Amino acid sequence: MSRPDSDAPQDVTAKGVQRGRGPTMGDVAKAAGVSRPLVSIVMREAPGASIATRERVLRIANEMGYVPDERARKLRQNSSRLIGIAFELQQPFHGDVVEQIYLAAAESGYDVALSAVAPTRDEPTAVESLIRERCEALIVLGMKAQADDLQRIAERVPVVSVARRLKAPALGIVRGDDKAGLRMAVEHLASLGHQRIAHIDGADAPGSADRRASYRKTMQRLGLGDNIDVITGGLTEADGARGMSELLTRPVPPTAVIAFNDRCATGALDVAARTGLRVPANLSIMGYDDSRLARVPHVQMTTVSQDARELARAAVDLALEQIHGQAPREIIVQPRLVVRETTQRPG
Amino acid sequence: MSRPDSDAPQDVTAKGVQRGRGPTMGDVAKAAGVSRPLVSIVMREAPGASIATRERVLRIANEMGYVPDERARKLRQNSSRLIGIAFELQQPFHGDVVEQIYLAAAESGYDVALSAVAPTRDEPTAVESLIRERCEALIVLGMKAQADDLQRIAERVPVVSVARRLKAPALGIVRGDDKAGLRMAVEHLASLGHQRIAHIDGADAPGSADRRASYRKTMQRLGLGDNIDVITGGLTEADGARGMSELLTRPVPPTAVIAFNDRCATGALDVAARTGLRVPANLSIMGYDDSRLARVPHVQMTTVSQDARELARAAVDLALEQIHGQAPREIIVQPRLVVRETTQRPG
DNA sequence: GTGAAAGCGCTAACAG
DNA sequence: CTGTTAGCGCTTTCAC
Repeated sequence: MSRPDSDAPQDVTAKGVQRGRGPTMGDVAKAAGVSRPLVSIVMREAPGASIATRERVLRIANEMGYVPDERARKLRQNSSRLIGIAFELQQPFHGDVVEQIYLAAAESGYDVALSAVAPTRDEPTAVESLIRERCEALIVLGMKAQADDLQRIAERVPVVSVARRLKAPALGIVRGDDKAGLRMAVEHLASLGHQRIAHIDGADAPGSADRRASYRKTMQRLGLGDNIDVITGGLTEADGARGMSELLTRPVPPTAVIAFNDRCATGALDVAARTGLRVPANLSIMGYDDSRLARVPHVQMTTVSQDARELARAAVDLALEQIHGQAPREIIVQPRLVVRETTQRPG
Repeated sequence: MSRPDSDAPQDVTAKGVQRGRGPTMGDVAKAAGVSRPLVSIVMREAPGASIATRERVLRIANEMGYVPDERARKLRQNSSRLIGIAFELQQPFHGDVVEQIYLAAAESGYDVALSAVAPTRDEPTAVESLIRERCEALIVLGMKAQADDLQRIAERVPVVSVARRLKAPALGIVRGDDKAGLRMAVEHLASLGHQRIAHIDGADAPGSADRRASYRKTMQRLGLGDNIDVITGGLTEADGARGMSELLTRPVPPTAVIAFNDRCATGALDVAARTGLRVPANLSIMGYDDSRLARVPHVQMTTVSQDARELARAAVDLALEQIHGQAPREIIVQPRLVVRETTQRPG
């Protein structure tokens, strides 16, 4: 601002419109010599204006740099056409799902409001802010909150829980079939010839109990019951690293490991590499989620895919259903085995 | 909804308030037998109501489950007290900064609106949506957009760019001192006794040119000019992996590597481990950012810290300054060397 | 095809 | 301390 550079040709500020306080719909109407509602019709691309008017108004609006006020618009319409998402800032898989929700929501003409959960920002805070913005429905990703809390919120606004198994009849639920997923993982490794297959679990994370149980059951069924080995893990790289370290102290270490998720598997991979184990030559490792982490070119992790797009679409569908008054229901998305390069037959 | 379970004791719906269409301020006023503004005063904790009234109104509002409509409130106040953030969903460091911005903004009484940038959601879209919500200022994290584009936006609303070096007088700029950061990194490794120090750069990413130049200059100054080795990298694990692979094909490979950021370093670490190189025994590796990635317990990466809290606070400060009409300026945050466990003297 | 009037939920200014 | 009046920027009737 040292010099008044660029006195732009279109000197709209002459109209009394200043930086920070942008032009309003009334300003555009006045400048175009029409009424406010007419401008509204044009901006919404609603029927009721001649092509000529439409073009002229649009041109003038553009010149003035008019941008409609989304808040005022949503306030006036009795529906906000807004879906709120509570997600974790540091969970790559959440990022994948959020991206897909943007897409799915847009297709249905809905906007999205984001509210982050992080160490210094807890779930109630995140959800509360979405309610204050009058979202018509909430999609919560992998929250740790008690089912009771979510139930209470669901009395006020439709809630869809994603990637979390819980018994909450008032909630829409979208989740992967955890039992099927772990079954596929074990079967994949067994079919390669592995027998000592260990599982680093997700501790008390959503879905962990199911996956643990399915791991045990499948091992039994395949006659590998004696090799069952479950280690307490978690959702992060650190948990995976800890679990892997522990597994390596076994008298007879496993030849294959199924981690709770991709982050956890990443930690396990890391420990393996540092210990001098070649993956997959000496040790096979599997993740879960098929997040961006698994697709990193150099990693190319074999994993169980919870298709983010499918989960997102299901979540948005459930949200819309509930908005339209239908009863909440549960959608179980089938996982898919994605074989990449961290598994092979035991050396 | 198979069964009409839980006909909750507090049957507020009798008041005509239904699911989805929550109670309004008028409803609360009527129920409490006071006027609407009085309720407003109570909810905002503004002066002008007796303690007794305050308590009664608050109790009734709670019973009815009243939550103020943030949109209506912001619309009425001529200031929205809203700061918009455009960030990348898959960049862990952005997550760190966003979390800290929430904190810093809250201290100044500001709310935060998030808008994600992702492969399927470009920067103009993200920024546009923030403008429609009438944010009073925008904070954009590491955007690739042309300075021109941001300049144009800045004519409309104050913009603060974080972690990106560009010449744009109309923008507030917050960035780490990239030259100082890379100088510290080289000096650290040199002081440990390393001579063959390579740099996997950030290609055309913001800050990359400065870091590259500083790497070269510092190497020269320390008499290591003949060992200068810059590889084109990037922001992701894949870029780091590629760079590391290439470095390992050198006739005489480096004993230490400085990656452009922590993600990039993670890819490099991974390749090193798979190749059987022990870090830091056989090879030292440094990251940049001190994101959560570097702090993962098992990784414990030596890195150059761009303190997320400091960056966030600076960004919010600049945003507030510009909102209050001050001219945009630049804040350069000094980086800090964080020595952890991926560097040691060469074996 | 266009304009006038009313109101979304809330807060700011004043009057009592 | 409390109530009335007005209006934020937009959309929705409903006349013309």
